[in-house]
Amino acid sequence: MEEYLAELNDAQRAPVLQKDGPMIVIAGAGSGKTRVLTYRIAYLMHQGVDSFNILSLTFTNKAAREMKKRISTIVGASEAKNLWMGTFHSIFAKILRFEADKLGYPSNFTIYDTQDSQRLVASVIKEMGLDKDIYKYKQVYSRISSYKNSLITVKAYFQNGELVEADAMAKRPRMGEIYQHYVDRCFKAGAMDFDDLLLKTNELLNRFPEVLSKYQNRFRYILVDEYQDTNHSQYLIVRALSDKFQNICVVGDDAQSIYAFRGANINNILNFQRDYDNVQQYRLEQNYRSTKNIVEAANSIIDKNKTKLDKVVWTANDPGPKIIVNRLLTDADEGRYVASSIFENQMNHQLDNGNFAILYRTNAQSRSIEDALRKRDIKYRIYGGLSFYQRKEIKDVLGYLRLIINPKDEEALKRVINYPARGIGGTTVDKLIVAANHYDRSIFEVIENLDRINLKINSGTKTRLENFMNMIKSFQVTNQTSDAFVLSEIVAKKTGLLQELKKDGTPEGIARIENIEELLNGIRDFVEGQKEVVDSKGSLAEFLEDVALATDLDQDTGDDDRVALMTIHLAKGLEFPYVYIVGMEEDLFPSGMSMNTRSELEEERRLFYVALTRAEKQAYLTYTQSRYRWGKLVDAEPSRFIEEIDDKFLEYLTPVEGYRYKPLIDADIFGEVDKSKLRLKKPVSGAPPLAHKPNEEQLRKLRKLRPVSNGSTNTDNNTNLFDQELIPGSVVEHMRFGIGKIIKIEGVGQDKKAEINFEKGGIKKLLLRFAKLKVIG
DNA sequence: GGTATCCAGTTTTTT
DNA sequence: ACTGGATACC
Repeated sequence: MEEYLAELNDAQRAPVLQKDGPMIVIAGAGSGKTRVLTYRIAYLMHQGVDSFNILSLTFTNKAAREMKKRISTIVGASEAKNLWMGTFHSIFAKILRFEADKLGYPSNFTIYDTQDSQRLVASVIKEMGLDKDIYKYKQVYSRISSYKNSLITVKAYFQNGELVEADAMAKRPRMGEIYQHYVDRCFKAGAMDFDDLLLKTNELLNRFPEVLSKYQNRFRYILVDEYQDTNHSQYLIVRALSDKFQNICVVGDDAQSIYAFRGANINNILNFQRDYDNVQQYRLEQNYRSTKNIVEAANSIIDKNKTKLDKVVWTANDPGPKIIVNRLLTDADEGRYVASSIFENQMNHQLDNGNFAILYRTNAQSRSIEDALRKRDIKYRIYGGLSFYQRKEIKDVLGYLRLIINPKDEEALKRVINYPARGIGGTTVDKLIVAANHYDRSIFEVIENLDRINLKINSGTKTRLENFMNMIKSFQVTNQTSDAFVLSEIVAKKTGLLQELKKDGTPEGIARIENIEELLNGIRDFVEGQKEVVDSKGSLAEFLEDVALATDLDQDTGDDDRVALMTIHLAKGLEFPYVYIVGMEEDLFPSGMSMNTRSELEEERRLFYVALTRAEKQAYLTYTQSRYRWGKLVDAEPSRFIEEIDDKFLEYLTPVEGYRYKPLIDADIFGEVDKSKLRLKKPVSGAPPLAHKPNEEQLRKLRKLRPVSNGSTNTDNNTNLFDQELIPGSVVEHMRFGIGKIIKIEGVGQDKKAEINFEKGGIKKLLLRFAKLKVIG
């Protein structure tokens, strides 16, 4: 242990050595805060604290897993096993399942994702006969979400004149009723939404002193990571649990608070000292991650913010190269530049893909980058966006599985009751819902009791409903005896889901089937993996919980060596030697929706700070003059954030227009550019973009660096055949359809399709992105 | 009740 | 540019 302590600097060691009492660690970017947390936990255990008594709340499950692994190497795996470590949502979901009966929930309650919640809100609005243009379901849902995060229950809402008034003023006088109905329906469906996991935990701890006391005694030592991103609801949970022993250690960085939009309250960290007595404060200010240039440039940005704690991040690292700023004509050019720059860095420094990250403000920006990377044959992985588990076909399978576990799950039922089509249409479902509301039961219970209820449903439909119910019930029986994998396979077949997709035969349909197969593989892996975990049966219920609370970063990436593409939000906590921040444009970053108030703009600025401080060695900023948005080409202006960085940290590859936010095109139109207004740098030095194709030698070198990997995950695009010269006349072999001849090729990039005449299967149109074709002649 | 076609919102970020 | 929902027609 002493050895490990010696690895820390003085500032890091101090919070590790303080065993008891409340403490806050203000940790600048790259200052080794994860290290402090890990070692602190290890040291607590070393001092005799039972691992069972430690609760550690992290931002992602992946962070928790990694931390746990690290701790295992220090104190031993068996010791580390009992640590309670995970996200707020996953830890308290576990506790809520255990205590569910106290709150009137079944322990197998469903966790509604955002889509489920929004659909429910939409149907409530519809049932109430309200105007959907005034009551937009997304807005209504986000109102409800923010009430919940502020612990405003329906009752509290109606008692709060201001809120009621505000909604009335916004022409939504029936907001409270919608809220009421939404909450009732969730309850009746045995479902909690994301916010409920926190809200109900608060309710549990408030209403049942003996439960509170139990968990206070269990969690004698509490650690919270990324404290700046906690919302009010989370804050109260932490306060309640730590109240007895006051052994609370929070770690965070106010400069990296980027989740105010979902209710995070930066005051939680700013006011921590007021919340507990004798708070010890520690600061980690030495950055070990980045070059001096990057650290100081980042500091110069965050200086522009007014709301912040005093802190000076510094580094002893080398100055390093300047931050490279480049202006491109379009988003396609931007992608090409980034791809060629990555390629060049790989050539010059013998680096593999894992050294690079491309960060953007919005998911939609990934497209042009992807195209360019694919053309260069650079392997990448996209994090976030439409995740695997949100795809329709996956949600369909999960819908059935959810219904097996919790037949009251209304959203799951509505999703699958008529998919694949089995003659139970909207009218029937509406009748069922009305009856369910009337009898205060779930829809499934209504179906179970059709005979006893007087519903105007014809006998044919009735039979179909009964068939559906019996199918679900038979699955439930299977679930008693089979593991999750076997059951899921049966479900995929017996429900006709696979058949439905096979029938459709389009490339998209085939891709969907492959996705379902991938899901089944995932379930099998899960079942196998869980067999080694104590008190886990690899049950379906456990799998569903995992899925519901998985974050995009949690997905197992394997050991693939790929360039990372993600939003800046997702990049928090990660680091990469080379970071490209793209789309540095007004209205995009800062986002046009966040420029209205000072605090919104400051959050955008912190977001930029986070982005820049991900880089270890070299950062690139790119922007374009025009970019496709909403399918249209629109003009763009450079982001104010570029201007905010002191010039001495930057190297412009292109001349900069002198006017603030004025497009360069103006100057071109008038012929002459006013040279005095240009911050003209030396003509493109060092790193000219590769406008030409790599030569043979470079290619050989690159291939050597990046051995062909076989681990294809299906969120990835198979780059194998994409740009290959498939021409009409080529003879190819397909896994399923056998041998065929290409008739014609159409589309470009992702959408490139081939029409193929198969000897056995006849003429098929296949999306090359998915079709695994082998060229044989 | 099923299907084809039109329409609106989407691109701010996520557990 | 793309999706999911609503409408009209079968």
